[in-house]
Amino acid sequence: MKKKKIKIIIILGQTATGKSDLAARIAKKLGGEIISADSRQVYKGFDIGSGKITKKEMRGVFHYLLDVASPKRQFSAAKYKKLADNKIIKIYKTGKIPFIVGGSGFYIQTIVDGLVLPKVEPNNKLRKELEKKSAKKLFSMLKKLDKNRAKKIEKDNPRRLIRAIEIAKVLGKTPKLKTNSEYEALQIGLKLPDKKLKNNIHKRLMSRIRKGMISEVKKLHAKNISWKRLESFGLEYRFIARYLQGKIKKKEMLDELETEIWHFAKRQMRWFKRDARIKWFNPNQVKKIEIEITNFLNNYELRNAKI
RNA sequence: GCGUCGGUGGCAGAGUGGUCAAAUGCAAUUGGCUGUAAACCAAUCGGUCUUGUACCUACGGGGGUUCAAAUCCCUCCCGGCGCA
Repeated sequence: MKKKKIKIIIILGQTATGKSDLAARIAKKLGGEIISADSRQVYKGFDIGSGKITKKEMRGVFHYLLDVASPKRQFSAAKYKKLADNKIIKIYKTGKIPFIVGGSGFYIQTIVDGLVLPKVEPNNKLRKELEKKSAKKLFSMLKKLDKNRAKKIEKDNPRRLIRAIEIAKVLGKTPKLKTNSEYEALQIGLKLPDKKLKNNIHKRLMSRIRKGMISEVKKLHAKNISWKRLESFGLEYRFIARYLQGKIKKKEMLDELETEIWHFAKRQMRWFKRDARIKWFNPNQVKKIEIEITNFLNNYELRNAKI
């Protein structure tokens, strides 16, 4: 009694490879709806800086999981998974094809592999206390609480150590990582040569500045989001916040941000590389990608598509 | 022209006789990730190989002192500043 799994299409890739545009086009053509997989676009008010797709760019295709969280609150991969699962079912029930589109590898993995993360809510009081301690100390604490977890964890990474301790305090020990995928996923990766990607990153940064990215950050701060909080989001929000505080000059901000975005793009690629199931294409191979997708869907779910 | 300070690895910048292939930061490269993932953490980073308390080449060029020089001396080249 094997239950038939829902088919989903994943479109992923580094920043500035043109995922959103390509996904909107193909989804429109094949009768799909899009669920964003972007850890920053979930936040309200994070528009230009996060590269959020505009109404016009959506081409009439429904987009989910944009603007679903307040930047004042902590979002997480677990929350993402819950929301995305709901949307996938919803889309499926209306006879459309769910497309997951984005560059947040961990978020995507929670869906593709059905990661079952330990159900332990963040404990801010505990975290604050633990943050004062050195990694060494945290590690020895964890060793006492959960020996097995301590064996595998990065012992220099306070953030991981704190979460592990948090879990151990509630559950006693970290459960074995479970994967329980409810979907059959096709993962399409978009890839550009480094030189081209670097160029895209530069051009896009300049155009975002022109579109008012700096005043976007100013506005967010005016709405009581602290500089510290803004910096914690990384990249554009981090560097522009630093600039607005007068910590760095504009030129430094732009230069450092650009290399930082490049670093990020490489980190994304290193993450994706580990997953051999991803099928890579150049973003201009639209036809090929479409064929890949229609083959995968086997025309079964395409009853609503207008091809 | 005289005086003076300086020229160090891709860049910035320590070091001022041995423990220096040279601190540190940046960049570069590689990697990790069990509810912050654009976050967070790590490794490598002159060359060679038999991977070592190994060898070679290196702190502007050349020469010298010394058992030993990035470090001291002479000289040349280049730059900043001051005086002419």
